[in-house]
Amino acid sequence: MIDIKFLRENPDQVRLSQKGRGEDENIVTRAITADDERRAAIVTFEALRAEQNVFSKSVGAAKGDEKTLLLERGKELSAKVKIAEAEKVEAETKARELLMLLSNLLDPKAPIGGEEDFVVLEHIGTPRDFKKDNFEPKDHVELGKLLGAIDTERGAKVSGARFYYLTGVGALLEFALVNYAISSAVKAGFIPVIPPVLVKPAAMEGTGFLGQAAENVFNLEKDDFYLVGTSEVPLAAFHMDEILSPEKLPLRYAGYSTCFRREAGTYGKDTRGIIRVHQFDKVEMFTFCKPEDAVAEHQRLLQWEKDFLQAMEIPFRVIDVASGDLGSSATRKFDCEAWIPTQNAYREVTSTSNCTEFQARRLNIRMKDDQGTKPVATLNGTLVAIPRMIVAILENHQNSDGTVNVPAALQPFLGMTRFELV
RNA sequence: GGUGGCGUGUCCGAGCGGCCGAAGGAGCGCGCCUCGAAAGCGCGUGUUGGGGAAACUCAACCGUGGGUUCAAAUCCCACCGCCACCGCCA
Repeated sequence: MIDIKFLRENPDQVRLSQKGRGEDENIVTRAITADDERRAAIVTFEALRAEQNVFSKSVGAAKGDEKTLLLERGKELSAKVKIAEAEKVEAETKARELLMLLSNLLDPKAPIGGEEDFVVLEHIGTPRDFKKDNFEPKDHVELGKLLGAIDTERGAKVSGARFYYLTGVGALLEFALVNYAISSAVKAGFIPVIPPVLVKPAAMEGTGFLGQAAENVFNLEKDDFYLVGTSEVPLAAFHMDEILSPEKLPLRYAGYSTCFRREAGTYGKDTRGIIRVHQFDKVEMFTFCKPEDAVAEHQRLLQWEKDFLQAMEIPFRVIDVASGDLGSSATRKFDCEAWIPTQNAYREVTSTSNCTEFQARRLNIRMKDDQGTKPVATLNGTLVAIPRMIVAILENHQNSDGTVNVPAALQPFLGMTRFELV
């Protein structure tokens, strides 16, 4: 949610931002009108209510016939107040609904355009030349089979398309990745967290996932729960309705959880393997900080993501995601894309977003300083999303016989230097 | 799942139809006292929203949502959460 005062004073800036995202600009005018109506309704209601408060006091003192008379008038007033209050509530609800429809203000530095209009910020590492190694790389599905690490066929049998089993070294690799991620996060000062993955609507809505992203969220209607698509949701909502002390900021959490995604509208896309799946585990970084520190914190999160990929010895590039491809909460987003040899392409493996005060305003997370109480900034970033990292490791570190070398950083966590054929 | 109890400000805790935004205490801030501190004394100390240039003022908030009433922290209903005990399951 953006600041209503900012919206009133800078409607054109908000229109420009909506346009840059390819979203409806007309909401701006509608939201401002609704806000005017809201304030008018408040004035009407409060005037009546004040009158009633004064009046009610005089009733208590009165006696006999006089009192009977006053009670009659009181009833009339009471009815008026009731109507005015209902109108006020309606106006407030409408104003809030419209305000909630607006996405976060774009960072002026974010490239404008659609999915393809990202800007490459840097390349780290060089894609391996398999011609020089004299063999054709196998894809992760084939390698996963040879190593007894990934079983997509049985995943489909039991749960359907986009489900899989991690078995043997595949399962061990997940544990190693998670342990490495969590231990480096703890070293960096993060508080490790295992959050709930079923959340109430308020958490989902507050994080901004019930807008355009709603179709990708699993909903348990019968019990009014949502399955989180990322631990960003329970981590953001962790401090919902709280006032944080500024001395404690930045607060950094590293959440490990399963993530569930419907992947609606992706039929036929990435159907092979485990690039795009309905369920996976992920270690996510999440920061609450002062708004003025958010840009620097975003760079820090990006750096931790880069450190992780470098430790995995994966060639990758960093892109500045274009406006049309940002989530509604993000003002700016950087993706790290790993080189996937058999696709001859860079594919997103991690991603970090600066949500400024947008989520905090929706979730009512504030800080208190001498200026008063105001919303904090929130940021998130992937440390490791398991399936895609497994894909990147298997494909990039494979040998001609199908065995796979374990990156040095993971060896202590795995107790082996190579994945052997089964 | 059953029974009983509870949910009030930063915290503890009183209030159980109007005089209650709410006693008292703790904490915190400022001042006095002191060489300095502690103790003591005095004053102050919530959030949100509206109006106003401001001083200030009005409204709402006692778990949440409804209801009764001229008037609700206080009465009624539902829900949520916490605690205790019993039953069942892991």
